Amino acid sequence: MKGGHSKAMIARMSRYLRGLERIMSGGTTTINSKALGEMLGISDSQVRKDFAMFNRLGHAGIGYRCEELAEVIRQTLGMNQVWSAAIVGCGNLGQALIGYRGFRQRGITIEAAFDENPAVIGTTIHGLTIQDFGQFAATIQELEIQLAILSVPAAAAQKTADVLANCGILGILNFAPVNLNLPDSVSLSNVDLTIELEQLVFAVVQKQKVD
Amino acid sequence: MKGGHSKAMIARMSRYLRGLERIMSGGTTTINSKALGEMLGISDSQVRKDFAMFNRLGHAGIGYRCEELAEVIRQTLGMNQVWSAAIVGCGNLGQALIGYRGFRQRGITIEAAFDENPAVIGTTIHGLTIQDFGQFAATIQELEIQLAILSVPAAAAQKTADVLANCGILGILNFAPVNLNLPDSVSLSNVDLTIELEQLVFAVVQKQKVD
DNA sequence: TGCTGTGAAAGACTTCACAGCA
DNA sequence: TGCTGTGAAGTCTTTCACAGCA
Repeated sequence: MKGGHSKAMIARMSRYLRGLERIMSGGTTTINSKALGEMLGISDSQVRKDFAMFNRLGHAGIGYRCEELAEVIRQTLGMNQVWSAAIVGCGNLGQALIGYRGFRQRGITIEAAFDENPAVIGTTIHGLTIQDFGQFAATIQELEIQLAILSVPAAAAQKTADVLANCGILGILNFAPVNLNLPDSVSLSNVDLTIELEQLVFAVVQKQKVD
Repeated sequence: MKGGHSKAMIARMSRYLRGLERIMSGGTTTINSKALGEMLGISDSQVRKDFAMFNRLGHAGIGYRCEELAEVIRQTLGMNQVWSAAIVGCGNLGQALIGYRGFRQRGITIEAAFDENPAVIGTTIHGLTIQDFGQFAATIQELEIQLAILSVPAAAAQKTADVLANCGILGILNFAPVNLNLPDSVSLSNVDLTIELEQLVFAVVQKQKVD
Protein backbone atom coordinates (compact mmCIF):
# COMPACT_ATOMS: atom_id res chain seq x y z
CA MET A 1 0.00 0.00 0.00
CA LYS A 2 1.19 3.52 -0.74
CA GLY A 3 -0.02 7.07 -1.28
CA GLY A 4 -2.17 9.37 0.83
CA HIS A 5 -5.74 8.75 1.89
CA SER A 6 -7.80 11.85 1.36
CA LYS A 7 -11.30 12.09 2.70
CA ALA A 8 -12.69 12.15 -0.83
CA MET A 9 -10.76 9.04 -1.76
CA ILE A 10 -12.04 7.12 1.24
CA ALA A 11 -15.59 8.10 0.36
CA ARG A 12 -15.00 6.70 -3.12
CA MET A 13 -13.66 3.48 -1.58
CA SER A 14 -17.01 3.00 0.16
CA ARG A 15 -18.74 3.50 -3.15
CA TYR A 16 -16.45 1.06 -4.97
CA LEU A 17 -17.14 -1.51 -2.31
CA ARG A 18 -20.87 -1.18 -2.65
CA GLY A 19 -20.66 -1.26 -6.43
CA LEU A 20 -18.54 -4.39 -6.30
CA GLU A 21 -20.89 -6.15 -3.92
CA ARG A 22 -23.76 -5.30 -6.21
CA ILE A 23 -22.19 -6.70 -9.35
CA MET A 24 -20.86 -9.74 -7.53
CA SER A 25 -24.37 -10.56 -6.37
CA GLY A 26 -25.20 -10.65 -10.08
CA GLY A 27 -22.47 -13.21 -10.68
CA THR A 28 -19.81 -10.96 -12.24
CA THR A 29 -16.28 -11.87 -11.15
CA THR A 30 -14.05 -9.29 -12.87
CA ILE A 31 -14.52 -5.63 -13.80
CA ASN A 32 -12.38 -2.98 -15.42
CA SER A 33 -11.86 0.61 -14.33
CA LYS A 34 -14.09 2.03 -17.05
CA ALA A 35 -17.13 -0.10 -16.23
CA LEU A 36 -16.80 0.35 -12.48
CA GLY A 37 -16.36 4.09 -12.92
CA GLU A 38 -19.37 4.44 -15.19
CA MET A 39 -21.54 2.60 -12.73
CA LEU A 40 -20.58 5.02 -9.96
CA GLY A 41 -20.08 8.25 -11.85
CA ILE A 42 -16.29 8.29 -11.41
CA SER A 43 -13.70 8.64 -14.22
CA ASP A 44 -11.72 5.55 -15.21
CA SER A 45 -8.39 7.21 -14.52
CA GLN A 46 -9.61 8.21 -11.08
CA VAL A 47 -10.56 4.61 -10.39
CA ARG A 48 -7.11 3.38 -11.41
CA LYS A 49 -5.35 6.09 -9.38
CA ASP A 50 -7.37 5.15 -6.32
CA PHE A 51 -6.49 1.49 -6.72
CA ALA A 52 -2.82 2.31 -7.25
CA MET A 53 -2.48 2.18 -3.46
CA PHE A 54 -2.98 -1.57 -3.68
CA ASN A 55 0.19 -2.85 -5.26
CA ARG A 56 -0.51 -4.08 -8.74
CA LEU A 57 -3.84 -5.65 -8.04
CA GLY A 58 -5.19 -5.07 -11.53
CA HIS A 59 -4.56 -7.36 -14.48
CA ALA A 60 -3.65 -5.74 -17.79
CA GLY A 61 -6.16 -6.67 -20.46
CA ILE A 62 -8.67 -8.02 -17.93
CA GLY A 63 -9.27 -5.56 -15.10
CA TYR A 64 -9.72 -6.35 -11.42
CA ARG A 65 -10.99 -9.53 -9.77
CA CYS A 66 -14.03 -8.39 -7.82
CA GLU A 67 -13.67 -10.50 -4.70
CA GLU A 68 -9.98 -9.75 -4.36
CA LEU A 69 -10.58 -6.03 -4.83
CA ALA A 70 -13.51 -5.96 -2.41
CA GLU A 71 -11.42 -7.68 0.21
CA VAL A 72 -8.55 -5.18 0.10
CA ILE A 73 -10.98 -2.28 0.15
CA ARG A 74 -12.69 -3.76 3.22
CA GLN A 75 -9.31 -4.05 4.85
CA THR A 76 -8.39 -0.49 3.97
CA LEU A 77 -11.62 0.86 5.38
CA GLY A 78 -11.49 -1.29 8.48
CA MET A 79 -14.71 -3.03 7.45
CA ASN A 80 -13.16 -6.49 7.68
CA GLN A 81 -14.20 -6.57 11.31
CA VAL A 82 -17.44 -6.05 13.18
CA TRP A 83 -18.11 -2.68 14.82
CA SER A 84 -20.54 -1.92 17.61
CA ALA A 85 -22.31 1.39 17.91
CA ALA A 86 -24.70 3.13 20.28
CA ILE A 87 -27.36 5.66 19.36
CA VAL A 88 -27.30 8.67 21.66
CA GLY A 89 -30.47 10.74 21.40
CA CYS A 90 -33.64 8.87 20.47
CA GLY A 91 -35.83 11.55 18.97
CA ASN A 92 -37.23 11.19 15.49
CA LEU A 93 -33.96 10.68 13.74
CA GLY A 94 -32.34 8.55 16.41
CA GLN A 95 -35.25 6.14 16.43
CA ALA A 96 -35.10 5.82 12.65
CA LEU A 97 -31.38 5.12 12.81
CA ILE A 98 -31.94 2.28 15.29
CA GLY A 99 -33.90 0.54 12.56
CA TYR A 100 -31.72 1.58 9.63
CA ARG A 101 -30.72 -1.56 7.77
CA GLY A 102 -27.79 -0.13 5.85
CA PHE A 103 -25.56 -0.19 8.91
CA ARG A 104 -26.09 -3.84 9.74
CA GLN A 105 -25.54 -4.87 6.12
CA ARG A 106 -22.10 -3.37 6.45
CA GLY A 107 -21.12 -5.06 9.67
CA ILE A 108 -21.94 -2.19 12.01
CA THR A 109 -24.46 -3.24 14.65
CA ILE A 110 -26.43 -0.92 16.89
CA GLU A 111 -26.09 -2.53 20.32
CA ALA A 112 -27.61 0.12 22.58
CA ALA A 113 -29.63 3.34 22.54
CA PHE A 114 -29.73 6.17 25.08
CA ASP A 115 -31.79 9.22 25.89
CA GLU A 116 -32.32 11.60 28.80
CA ASN A 117 -36.05 11.97 28.39
CA PRO A 118 -37.97 9.82 30.93
CA ALA A 119 -40.83 9.60 28.44
CA VAL A 120 -38.79 7.49 26.03
CA ILE A 121 -36.46 5.65 28.44
CA GLY A 122 -37.65 2.07 28.70
CA THR A 123 -39.41 2.16 25.33
CA THR A 124 -38.46 -0.58 22.89
CA ILE A 125 -37.76 0.44 19.28
CA HIS A 126 -36.96 -2.21 16.68
CA GLY A 127 -36.15 -4.63 19.46
CA LEU A 128 -33.81 -2.32 21.36
CA THR A 129 -34.78 -0.86 24.74
CA ILE A 130 -33.78 2.76 25.22
CA GLN A 131 -31.64 3.26 28.33
CA ASP A 132 -31.04 6.23 30.58
CA PHE A 133 -28.00 8.15 29.35
CA GLY A 134 -26.68 7.93 32.91
CA GLN A 135 -25.93 4.27 32.23
CA PHE A 136 -23.86 5.06 29.15
CA ALA A 137 -20.43 4.45 30.63
CA ALA A 138 -21.38 1.12 32.18
CA THR A 139 -23.19 -0.18 29.12
CA ILE A 140 -20.56 0.64 26.54
CA GLN A 141 -17.91 -0.99 28.68
CA GLU A 142 -20.01 -4.10 29.16
CA LEU A 143 -20.95 -4.41 25.47
CA GLU A 144 -17.58 -3.17 24.17
CA ILE A 145 -19.15 -0.45 22.06
CA GLN A 146 -16.65 1.62 20.08
CA LEU A 147 -18.79 4.08 18.12
CA ALA A 148 -21.53 6.54 18.98
CA ILE A 149 -24.16 7.99 16.68
CA LEU A 150 -25.07 11.36 18.12
CA SER A 151 -28.58 12.56 17.30
CA VAL A 152 -29.37 14.93 20.16
CA PRO A 153 -30.54 18.54 19.73
CA ALA A 154 -27.82 21.01 18.70
CA ALA A 155 -27.88 22.75 22.08
CA ALA A 156 -26.99 19.53 23.92
CA ALA A 157 -24.49 18.17 21.39
CA GLN A 158 -21.17 19.47 22.74
CA LYS A 159 -21.97 18.59 26.34
CA THR A 160 -23.08 15.10 25.33
CA ALA A 161 -20.07 14.60 23.09
CA ASP A 162 -17.80 15.48 26.02
CA VAL A 163 -19.35 12.65 28.00
CA LEU A 164 -18.91 10.22 25.11
CA ALA A 165 -15.27 11.20 24.78
CA ASN A 166 -14.67 10.75 28.51
CA CYS A 167 -16.20 7.29 28.39
CA GLY A 168 -13.63 6.19 25.82
CA ILE A 169 -15.74 6.16 22.67
CA LEU A 170 -13.41 5.95 19.65
CA GLY A 171 -15.55 7.67 17.05
CA ILE A 172 -18.67 9.84 16.82
CA LEU A 173 -21.01 10.19 13.86
CA ASN A 174 -22.57 13.57 14.59
CA PHE A 175 -25.96 14.60 13.22
CA ALA A 176 -26.21 17.79 15.26
CA PRO A 177 -25.58 20.93 13.19
CA VAL A 178 -22.71 22.21 15.30
CA ASN A 179 -18.92 22.11 15.14
CA LEU A 180 -17.88 19.73 17.90
CA ASN A 181 -14.58 20.14 19.72
CA LEU A 182 -13.17 16.81 20.77
CA PRO A 183 -9.85 15.44 22.00
CA ASP A 184 -7.58 14.02 19.32
CA SER A 185 -8.27 10.54 20.57
CA VAL A 186 -11.83 10.65 19.25
CA SER A 187 -12.60 10.57 15.52
CA LEU A 188 -15.48 12.59 14.17
CA SER A 189 -17.64 12.45 11.08
CA ASN A 190 -20.48 14.90 10.50
CA VAL A 191 -23.78 14.53 8.69
CA ASP A 192 -25.75 17.71 8.30
CA LEU A 193 -29.05 17.19 6.54
CA THR A 194 -29.82 20.89 6.35
CA ILE A 195 -26.54 21.64 4.59
CA GLU A 196 -27.29 18.94 2.04
CA LEU A 197 -30.73 20.34 1.41
CA GLU A 198 -29.37 23.87 1.11
CA GLN A 199 -26.79 22.69 -1.39
CA LEU A 200 -29.63 21.23 -3.40
CA VAL A 201 -31.58 24.47 -3.25
CA PHE A 202 -28.50 26.36 -4.40
CA ALA A 203 -28.08 24.01 -7.36
CA VAL A 204 -31.73 24.47 -8.30
CA VAL A 205 -31.46 28.25 -8.13
CA GLN A 206 -28.27 28.29 -10.21
CA LYS A 207 -29.93 26.17 -12.87
CA GLN A 208 -32.89 28.53 -13.03
CA LYS A 209 -30.56 31.51 -13.49
CA VAL A 210 -28.95 29.97 -16.57
CA ASP A 211 -32.31 29.58 -18.31
CA MET B 1 -20.73 39.09 -6.74
CA LYS B 2 -17.77 37.36 -8.34
CA GLY B 3 -15.73 34.19 -8.26
CA GLY B 4 -16.75 30.56 -8.60
CA HIS B 5 -19.08 28.67 -6.32
CA SER B 6 -17.60 25.31 -5.49
CA LYS B 7 -19.60 22.69 -3.68
CA ALA B 8 -17.33 22.98 -0.65
CA MET B 9 -17.76 26.72 -0.56
CA ILE B 10 -21.54 26.47 -0.68
CA ALA B 11 -21.45 23.97 2.18
CA ARG B 12 -19.44 26.50 4.17
CA MET B 13 -21.99 29.19 3.35
CA SER B 14 -24.66 27.07 5.04
CA ARG B 15 -22.46 26.77 8.07
CA TYR B 16 -21.72 30.51 8.19
CA LEU B 17 -25.42 31.18 8.02
CA ARG B 18 -26.18 28.90 10.92
CA GLY B 19 -23.31 30.32 12.94
CA LEU B 20 -24.50 33.85 12.28
CA GLU B 21 -28.06 33.04 13.28
CA ARG B 22 -26.78 31.52 16.47
CA ILE B 23 -24.69 34.48 17.53
CA MET B 24 -27.37 36.95 16.49
CA SER B 25 -29.85 35.19 18.75
CA GLY B 26 -27.38 35.98 21.53
CA GLY B 27 -27.50 39.68 20.66
CA THR B 28 -24.19 40.00 18.79
CA THR B 29 -24.38 42.36 15.81
CA THR B 30 -20.89 42.25 14.26
CA ILE B 31 -18.26 39.54 13.93
CA ASN B 32 -14.82 39.26 12.36
CA SER B 33 -13.44 36.50 10.18
CA LYS B 34 -11.29 35.06 12.94
CA ALA B 35 -14.09 34.64 15.48
CA LEU B 36 -16.56 33.28 12.95
CA GLY B 37 -13.97 30.86 11.66
CA GLU B 38 -13.03 29.61 15.11
CA MET B 39 -16.64 28.96 15.93
CA LEU B 40 -17.03 26.79 12.84
CA GLY B 41 -13.59 25.25 12.48
CA ILE B 42 -12.68 27.26 9.36
CA SER B 43 -9.53 29.38 8.90
CA ASP B 44 -9.88 33.15 8.96
CA SER B 45 -8.38 33.57 5.50
CA GLN B 46 -10.82 31.01 4.14
CA VAL B 47 -13.69 32.97 5.64
CA ARG B 48 -12.50 36.20 4.02
CA LYS B 49 -11.94 34.52 0.65
CA ASP B 50 -15.43 33.08 0.76
CA PHE B 51 -16.93 36.47 1.51
CA ALA B 52 -14.88 38.13 -1.21
CA MET B 53 -17.71 37.21 -3.60
CA PHE B 54 -19.86 39.80 -1.84
CA ASN B 55 -18.37 43.09 -2.92
CA ARG B 56 -16.65 44.73 0.00
CA LEU B 57 -19.17 43.78 2.63
CA GLY B 58 -16.64 43.71 5.44
CA HIS B 59 -15.50 46.74 7.40
CA ALA B 60 -11.79 47.11 8.08
CA GLY B 61 -11.12 47.25 11.80
CA ILE B 62 -14.62 46.00 12.67
CA GLY B 63 -15.54 42.90 10.71
CA TYR B 64 -18.91 42.03 9.20
CA ARG B 65 -22.37 43.17 10.26
CA CYS B 66 -24.18 39.93 11.07
CA GLU B 67 -27.62 40.72 9.71
CA GLU B 68 -26.26 42.16 6.49
CA LEU B 69 -23.99 39.16 5.99
CA ALA B 70 -26.71 36.64 6.81
CA GLU B 71 -29.00 38.29 4.31
CA VAL B 72 -26.57 38.09 1.38
CA ILE B 73 -25.74 34.50 2.23
CA ARG B 74 -29.45 33.63 2.26
CA GLN B 75 -29.77 35.27 -1.12
CA THR B 76 -26.78 33.39 -2.49
CA LEU B 77 -28.10 30.06 -1.30
CA GLY B 78 -31.64 30.75 -2.44
CA MET B 79 -32.87 30.55 1.14
CA ASN B 80 -34.53 33.96 0.97
CA GLN B 81 -37.65 32.22 -0.28
CA VAL B 82 -39.82 29.36 0.93
CA TRP B 83 -39.32 25.90 -0.61
CA SER B 84 -41.77 23.03 -0.61
CA ALA B 85 -40.66 19.41 -0.53
CA ALA B 86 -42.23 15.97 -0.65
CA ILE B 87 -40.93 12.85 1.06
CA VAL B 88 -40.94 9.87 -1.29
CA GLY B 89 -40.56 6.58 0.57
CA CYS B 90 -41.94 6.48 4.10
CA GLY B 91 -39.97 3.70 5.75
CA ASN B 92 -38.01 4.31 8.89
CA LEU B 93 -35.94 7.13 7.59
CA GLY B 94 -38.65 8.78 5.53
CA GLN B 95 -40.97 8.93 8.52
CA ALA B 96 -38.25 10.48 10.65
CA LEU B 97 -37.58 13.10 7.98
CA ILE B 98 -41.26 14.09 7.93
CA GLY B 99 -40.83 15.18 11.54
CA TYR B 100 -37.34 16.62 11.21
CA ARG B 101 -37.42 20.16 12.55
CA GLY B 102 -34.22 21.40 10.96
CA PHE B 103 -35.84 21.72 7.55
CA ARG B 104 -38.72 23.88 8.68
CA GLN B 105 -36.40 26.15 10.67
CA ARG B 106 -34.69 26.88 7.38
CA GLY B 107 -37.78 27.66 5.38
CA ILE B 108 -38.16 24.28 3.72
CA THR B 109 -41.54 22.74 4.46
CA ILE B 110 -42.54 19.14 3.91
CA GLU B 111 -45.94 19.41 2.24
CA ALA B 112 -46.62 15.81 1.22
CA ALA B 113 -45.39 12.25 1.71
CA PHE B 114 -45.72 9.24 -0.58
CA ASP B 115 -45.24 5.51 -0.49
CA GLU B 116 -46.23 2.46 -2.54
CA ASN B 117 -46.90 0.17 0.40
CA PRO B 118 -50.66 -0.15 1.10
CA ALA B 119 -49.83 -0.81 4.76
CA VAL B 120 -48.57 2.75 5.28
CA ILE B 121 -50.70 4.67 2.75
CA GLY B 122 -53.33 6.60 4.67
CA THR B 123 -51.30 6.63 7.88
CA THR B 124 -50.73 10.01 9.46
CA ILE B 125 -47.21 10.84 10.65
CA HIS B 126 -46.51 14.12 12.39
CA GLY B 127 -49.73 15.51 11.00
CA LEU B 128 -49.06 14.50 7.40
CA THR B 129 -51.09 11.75 5.72
CA ILE B 130 -49.07 9.43 3.51
CA GLN B 131 -50.43 9.27 -0.03
CA ASP B 132 -50.24 6.65 -2.74
CA PHE B 133 -47.24 7.35 -4.96
CA GLY B 134 -49.62 7.12 -7.92
CA GLN B 135 -50.96 10.51 -6.89
CA PHE B 136 -47.52 12.11 -6.95
CA ALA B 137 -47.90 14.05 -10.21
CA ALA B 138 -51.28 15.50 -9.27
CA THR B 139 -50.29 16.44 -5.74
CA ILE B 140 -47.05 18.16 -6.51
CA GLN B 141 -48.74 20.22 -9.18
CA GLU B 142 -51.55 21.19 -6.86
CA LEU B 143 -49.26 22.09 -3.95
CA GLU B 144 -46.49 23.52 -6.16
CA ILE B 145 -43.84 21.27 -4.66
CA GLN B 146 -40.36 21.80 -6.12
CA LEU B 147 -38.16 19.37 -4.19
CA ALA B 148 -38.28 15.65 -3.41
CA ILE B 149 -36.57 13.81 -0.59
CA LEU B 150 -36.01 10.28 -1.83
CA SER B 151 -35.83 7.64 0.88
CA VAL B 152 -36.87 4.47 -0.91
CA PRO B 153 -34.84 1.22 -0.97
CA ALA B 154 -31.80 1.26 -3.25
CA ALA B 155 -33.36 -1.18 -5.70
CA ALA B 156 -36.30 1.15 -6.36
CA ALA B 157 -34.38 4.42 -6.36
CA GLN B 158 -33.59 4.93 -10.06
CA LYS B 159 -37.06 3.96 -11.23
CA THR B 160 -38.66 6.26 -8.66
CA ALA B 161 -36.29 9.10 -9.50
CA ASP B 162 -37.27 8.80 -13.17
CA VAL B 163 -40.88 9.38 -12.19
CA LEU B 164 -39.95 12.40 -10.08
CA ALA B 165 -37.98 13.86 -12.96
CA ASN B 166 -40.85 13.32 -15.38
CA CYS B 167 -43.23 15.07 -13.03
CA GLY B 168 -41.11 18.22 -13.15
CA ILE B 169 -39.42 18.05 -9.76
CA LEU B 170 -36.53 20.54 -9.72
CA GLY B 171 -34.25 18.86 -7.18
CA ILE B 172 -33.86 15.53 -5.42
CA LEU B 173 -32.17 14.88 -2.09
CA ASN B 174 -31.27 11.22 -2.44
CA PHE B 175 -30.74 8.95 0.56
CA ALA B 176 -30.52 5.73 -1.46
CA PRO B 177 -26.96 4.42 -1.78
CA VAL B 178 -26.91 4.42 -5.58
CA ASN B 179 -25.62 6.71 -8.30
CA LEU B 180 -28.74 8.21 -9.88
CA ASN B 181 -28.82 9.19 -13.54
CA LEU B 182 -31.07 12.16 -14.10
CA PRO B 183 -31.71 14.69 -16.86
CA ASP B 184 -29.77 17.94 -16.57
CA SER B 185 -32.94 19.75 -15.63
CA VAL B 186 -33.02 18.05 -12.23
CA SER B 187 -30.50 18.89 -9.50
CA LEU B 188 -29.25 16.17 -7.23
CA SER B 189 -27.70 16.04 -3.79
CA ASN B 190 -26.76 12.75 -2.13
CA VAL B 191 -26.66 11.74 1.53
CA ASP B 192 -25.19 8.33 2.18
CA LEU B 193 -25.22 7.42 5.84
CA THR B 194 -23.19 4.26 5.33
CA ILE B 195 -20.39 6.15 3.61
CA GLU B 196 -20.24 8.58 6.51
CA LEU B 197 -20.07 5.77 9.02
CA GLU B 198 -17.38 3.99 7.00
CA GLN B 199 -15.35 7.18 6.87
CA LEU B 200 -15.59 7.30 10.62
CA VAL B 201 -14.46 3.69 10.96
CA PHE B 202 -11.53 4.42 8.67
CA ALA B 203 -10.51 7.40 10.79
CA VAL B 204 -10.70 5.27 13.94
CA VAL B 205 -8.58 2.53 12.41
CA GLN B 206 -5.97 5.02 11.17
CA LYS B 207 -5.71 6.52 14.63
CA GLN B 208 -5.17 3.12 16.18
CA LYS B 209 -2.37 2.39 13.71
CA VAL B 210 -0.41 5.46 14.76
CA ASP B 211 -0.41 4.43 18.41
C1' DT C 1 -4.40 49.75 15.63
C1' DG C 2 -7.41 45.97 13.99
C1' DC C 3 -9.26 44.03 10.47
C1' DT C 4 -10.49 43.32 5.53
C1' DG C 5 -9.44 42.07 0.65
C1' DT C 6 -6.39 39.91 -2.34
C1' DG C 7 -2.34 38.69 -5.16
C1' DA C 8 1.06 35.09 -4.89
C1' DA C 9 2.56 30.60 -3.20
C1' DA C 10 1.58 26.21 -1.78
C1' DG C 11 -0.94 22.25 -1.74
C1' DA C 12 -4.44 18.83 -3.02
C1' DC C 13 -6.98 16.53 -6.33
C1' DT C 14 -8.19 15.11 -11.06
C1' DT C 15 -7.41 14.21 -15.81
C1' DC C 16 -4.39 13.24 -19.62
C1' DA C 17 -1.72 10.38 -22.25
C1' DC C 18 0.99 6.70 -23.02
C1' DA C 19 4.50 2.97 -21.95
C1' DG C 20 4.23 -1.70 -20.96
C1' DC C 21 2.30 -6.03 -19.72
C1' DA C 22 -0.70 -10.39 -20.55
C1' DT D 1 -5.36 -5.94 -28.54
C1' DG D 2 -7.31 -4.30 -24.12
C1' DC D 3 -6.42 -2.72 -20.05
C1' DT D 4 -3.51 -1.29 -16.06
C1' DG D 5 -0.20 1.84 -13.66
C1' DT D 6 1.76 6.19 -13.53
C1' DG D 7 4.53 10.42 -14.52
C1' DA D 8 3.26 14.94 -16.14
C1' DA D 9 0.02 18.50 -16.76
C1' DG D 10 -3.86 20.78 -15.52
C1' DT D 11 -7.26 22.46 -12.36
C1' DC D 12 -9.21 23.58 -8.26
C1' DT D 13 -8.74 24.91 -3.20
C1' DT D 14 -6.50 26.65 0.71
C1' DT D 15 -3.11 29.23 3.13
C1' DC D 16 0.21 32.94 3.43
C1' DA D 17 1.42 37.50 3.92
C1' DC D 18 0.79 42.11 3.56
C1' DA D 19 -1.00 46.60 1.53
C1' DG D 20 -4.53 49.62 2.67
C1' DC D 21 -8.59 51.41 4.84
C1' DA D 22 -11.47 53.18 9.02
